[in-house]
Amino acid sequence: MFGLLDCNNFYASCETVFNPNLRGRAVVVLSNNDGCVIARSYAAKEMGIKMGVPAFQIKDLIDSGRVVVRSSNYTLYGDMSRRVMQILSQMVDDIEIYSIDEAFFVIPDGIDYVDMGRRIVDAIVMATGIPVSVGIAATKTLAKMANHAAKKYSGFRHVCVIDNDARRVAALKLTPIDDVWGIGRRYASRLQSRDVISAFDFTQLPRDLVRRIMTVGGEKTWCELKGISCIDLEQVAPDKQQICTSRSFGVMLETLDELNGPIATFAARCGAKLRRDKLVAGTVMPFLYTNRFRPDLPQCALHHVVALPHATNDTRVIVSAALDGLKVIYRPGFLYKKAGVIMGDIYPASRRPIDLFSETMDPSTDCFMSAIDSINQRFGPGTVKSAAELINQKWRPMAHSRSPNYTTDINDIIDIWCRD
DNA sequence: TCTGGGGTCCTAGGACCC
DNA sequence: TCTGGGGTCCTAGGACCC
Repeated sequence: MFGLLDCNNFYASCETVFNPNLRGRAVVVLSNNDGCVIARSYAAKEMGIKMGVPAFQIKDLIDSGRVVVRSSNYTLYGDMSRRVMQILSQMVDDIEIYSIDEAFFVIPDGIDYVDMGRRIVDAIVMATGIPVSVGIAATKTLAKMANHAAKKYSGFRHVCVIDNDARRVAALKLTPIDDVWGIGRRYASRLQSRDVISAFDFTQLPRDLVRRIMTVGGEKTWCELKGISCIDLEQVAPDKQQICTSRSFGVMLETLDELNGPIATFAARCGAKLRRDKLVAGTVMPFLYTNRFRPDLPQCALHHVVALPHATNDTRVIVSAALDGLKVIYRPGFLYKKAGVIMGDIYPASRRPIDLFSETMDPSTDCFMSAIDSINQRFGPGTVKSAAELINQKWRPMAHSRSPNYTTDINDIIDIWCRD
């Protein structure tokens, strides 16, 4: 049987753990640049605040104090996630960390599933303060559905098990088609136009029709909902095929000179990510977007792939190539709102392809970059950086209400006040 | 005035190979 | 009037996930 652990309102819950006065209040966490809502506490959901709404649309609620707002703090959430996953991995044998707040796991057939789920929920709340829910079923897609139900219906007390056909059918009938894992907005509306309203309706379609309109992915979902498992647990994350760093700017940028700083910064960040994962990349692609929410302004989307002289994770090579690419794509006369860098043609560093005709790799490169990584790890990100990253700073995204890094920075450690 | 970031997979079609 | 068969690789576009 598959289990799915999912943290409830994860980012909002992380904020609440360290600010108990937020308990029961409407809390929302905003995306980068304080753009839109990406997490909501229960009270915020009850107020009708939808996922993804732009922050300015709920400005009145925030200004009046009815909603507490936080900028996102991925350092904090990442560390809390690590703690949650650690507790879970101590309690089950096989675990797949699926996202920052979710993990699949396998539990042996025949045990008391509800009891097992309950013990996991209790242990994680006890150790981290993060509320979680568990769904258990014969396939990953059904476990997802069970988890959904565990959150939606308080009677389950955060643990829902689908372990027989009657329960499976009941769950399918209660689940709207657009709540099924693997069926997004596009497919949902196409299915709805064929009178497929619930997950159960979907399972009644002929298999070859599903295959035709939704290709193999849809067919897998169809099988999984019928209880036939075809999506396995992935305990080892496959190597990444691309690594991307991108941001919306706090202000719009116009000149090539202004764009050098952010592109260099994103390229350097990509280099650090490659080294963290022990990977090298063969291509670097800078890209630029204008502001798509300002149709009154001229629009463009530009990108260019630069082949690196050899596959590398050396920030100096990557930054320089990214800035070369930027020169190629840059067009004057536009106001740019977002940019990024995507690394492609990625290999494990241990299998780095060597160019037959170029010089062999300079062995000092690895030492140099790991020295920089150690310094930045010890004294904080950005302690040592390339000069190009400093060219201008006005693009920096906004983050007006970021919480301290309570669990990862000794300077931010929480104060505890004792009343007399 | 203000609207996120980082990924994956599948398919069709074209270029190219022998 | 007549013009093969079998295959790979790459890219763009569309779908999905959190």
